[in-house]
Amino acid sequence: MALKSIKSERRRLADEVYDQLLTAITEGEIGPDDRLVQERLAAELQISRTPIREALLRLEQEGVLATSARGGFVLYRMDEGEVKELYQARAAIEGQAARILAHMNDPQINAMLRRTIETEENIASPTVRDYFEANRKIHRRFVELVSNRYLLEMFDSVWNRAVSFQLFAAIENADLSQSLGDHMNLLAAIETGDKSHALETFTAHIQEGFELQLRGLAG
Amino acid sequence: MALKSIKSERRRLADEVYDQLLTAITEGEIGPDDRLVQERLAAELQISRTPIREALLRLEQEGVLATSARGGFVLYRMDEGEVKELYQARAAIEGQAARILAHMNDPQINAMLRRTIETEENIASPTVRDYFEANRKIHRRFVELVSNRYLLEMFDSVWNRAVSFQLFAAIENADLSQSLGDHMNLLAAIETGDKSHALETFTAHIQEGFELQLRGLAG
DNA sequence: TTTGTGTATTCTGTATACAGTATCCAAAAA
DNA sequence: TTTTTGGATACTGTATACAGAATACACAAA
Repeated sequence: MALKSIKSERRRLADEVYDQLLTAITEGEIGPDDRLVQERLAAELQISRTPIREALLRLEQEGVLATSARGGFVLYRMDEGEVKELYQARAAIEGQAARILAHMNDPQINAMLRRTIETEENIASPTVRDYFEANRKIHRRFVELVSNRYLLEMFDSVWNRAVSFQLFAAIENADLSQSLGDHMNLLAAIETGDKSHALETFTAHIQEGFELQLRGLAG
Repeated sequence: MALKSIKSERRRLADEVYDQLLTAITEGEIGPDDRLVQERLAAELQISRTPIREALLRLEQEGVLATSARGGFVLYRMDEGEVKELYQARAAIEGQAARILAHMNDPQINAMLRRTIETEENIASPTVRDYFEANRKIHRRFVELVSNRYLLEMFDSVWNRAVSFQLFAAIENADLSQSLGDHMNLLAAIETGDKSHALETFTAHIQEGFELQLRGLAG
């Protein structure tokens, strides 16, 4: 008989806290004016400060939180220069992912991508947050299917930094049909099998997003 | 009068421990057979387990250490598939860096790059470790000069994972003059100002490194 | 020998205690 | 009023204590 191993992974309280905080930030329950204090959180979650501290420090290291002058942590705020840098980092990762996907040019994988785009774009009346999440899922799918854990890790790292602003979704009133077309174009670029072309297409797409973002900030 | 702010940054014991561990790994003082145990380290450094634990967990999260079945942490060992993925991640970051540098095509920056290459390649009788460090410094310089903190952070993250193996330096008997020429070629690619060409040149350089690496592992 | 089982040991995860430091506040001085 | 200054307060960083879990070990049984 061959039983499956039970202990999938030792789950610590700190991991639980980390996840809870991150989803709370994603869902907007923790906003820019909230201050996260170790003792308060410990009291609220009925556990000691130790795991809380661990989770907070991790989020700080990942650039999601920053220490407040008055003590405790707050959401990290980026200036315009940093936003640009973050978009460049996105381009590095997703561009390379596209390059590899084009090189593989696997019909099965491409079909999966098409399905994901169709599914995720199919939202009834999306809020900015809905759009951010759908967009994230689509872009993440591209990277997932490369099967490179480091690229995926860096992807998540970049997007988590943006989660509190819904940074990559400043498209408030752009219509989704436009967006759908864009994402299908990305897929089409991969399907040509031309590595360089795929990379350039992704880079351009992300660059466009950045410019949209800037105009959104200005207007 | 305007005095400079003193508190550059609050330095915690955990940061100190983190740095010490990382250099110890870099310099080969901590090898693949060493087990790092919280209590032992605490006794050795004469501090409590708390900051030790913090540093160890951070190194684990960054992929430098892994938990041992017998308790404690050991150097993380990569399999061949992971090595390939790491090289792809490198290509993503350094390729994009090259792209941006080519786009800027700034004579001053290019001069700085040339100077770094000449300085670092000028080692008398390099060991593998010396070569690894020189190579790292050169490649890091390219990314530094892009002035993008996220790219630089990801660069460090990738290279730190490799530090315990001197992964990117499996060139034991390749001669340095060859290497010097290679790095100068990278610079030349940037100086053409052709973004796509610069990226492809870097990608190819890294790909070559990977193949050299594989042959090194096999032989 | 090999195999199994109970016990000791080791090490971690979490809770708690304590001291230091930075901010805030309120009362005294200008 | 405005400014200064002493102290209360709030929070953190580090140390320590404790319980639980996993591994290693030793001894008994086959």
